[in-house]
Amino acid sequence: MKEIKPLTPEEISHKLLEKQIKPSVQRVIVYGYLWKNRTHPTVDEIYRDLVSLYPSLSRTTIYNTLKIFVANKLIIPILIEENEMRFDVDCSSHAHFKCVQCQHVCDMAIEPPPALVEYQIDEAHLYYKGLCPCCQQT
Amino acid sequence: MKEIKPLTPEEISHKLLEKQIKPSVQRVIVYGYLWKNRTHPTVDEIYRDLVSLYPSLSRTTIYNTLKIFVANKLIIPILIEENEMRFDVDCSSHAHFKCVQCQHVCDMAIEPPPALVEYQIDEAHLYYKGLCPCCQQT
DNA sequence: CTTTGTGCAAATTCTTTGCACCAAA
DNA sequence: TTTGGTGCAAAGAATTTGCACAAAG
Repeated sequence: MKEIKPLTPEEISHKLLEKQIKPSVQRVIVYGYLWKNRTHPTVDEIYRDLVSLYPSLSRTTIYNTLKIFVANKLIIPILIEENEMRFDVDCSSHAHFKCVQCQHVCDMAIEPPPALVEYQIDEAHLYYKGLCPCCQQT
Repeated sequence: MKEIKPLTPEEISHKLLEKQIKPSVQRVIVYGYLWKNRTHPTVDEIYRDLVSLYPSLSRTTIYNTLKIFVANKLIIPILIEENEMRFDVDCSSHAHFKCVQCQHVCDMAIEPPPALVEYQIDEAHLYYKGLCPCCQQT
């Protein structure tokens, strides 16, 4: 797992302001969480982890915040499993893999191939499911 | 749009029996519907279209049937949009595109690239979103 | 008979909405 | 003040579950 340099609240505020998003306390907290936790968490995981640190935080705010971040392309929504939206702070072009055994979702350095030229593409998502190297040793 | 030869109930029954699925009336109807309607319908579209022909049909049966078909790889689930599971009777390796304007989902003849060799891949899904050729003329 | 499938209604889960309150400019 | 953000509770939508009845062998 590659080391990620944590961002200061000021650095996060700057990132949000670049996208015309007002850097409220809650938004900075959520972005900082996603920056540190590259495990592609679900809404519920984000909420449960953060509400233990900031008890007044509400699910609604998490939903609102994630929606704004996605709309402004600060994060990418990952829809690899039904009823389980996940989020990735890494917006570079890459694929996602979910292990059917350990359930982990990981990044994979593979770019989606170009689409047919007559289509104007805004987003491309490439998902794999199967067994990760660890879970193959059974 | 390419012409699809309709299947007889006997042909459908044979396909189901190959996968050890008992060909009940409802299952044959659902498979026949998906065979003919290559528009990647949602559960609700399938239900609404079929219940008008077979009024006693229930949503539960649609859910049960689709789940069995997916588990036996008779159809592919398409999760290109949140809260909107769609189904494709064409199980060959190809991509899906959803137009953000007209909302249609169409097939695209592009294969997902091979994943990293140390992963054992069971499924690969390649999704694009953007504007289809028709909707670009605005 | 016995097993399996179907269909209704209720329950569950995830997400959105309405609204009052709060905070910052 | 005025605008926009937050958080609660209720509403909404999609799917699953429990259970009784029906169908097929």
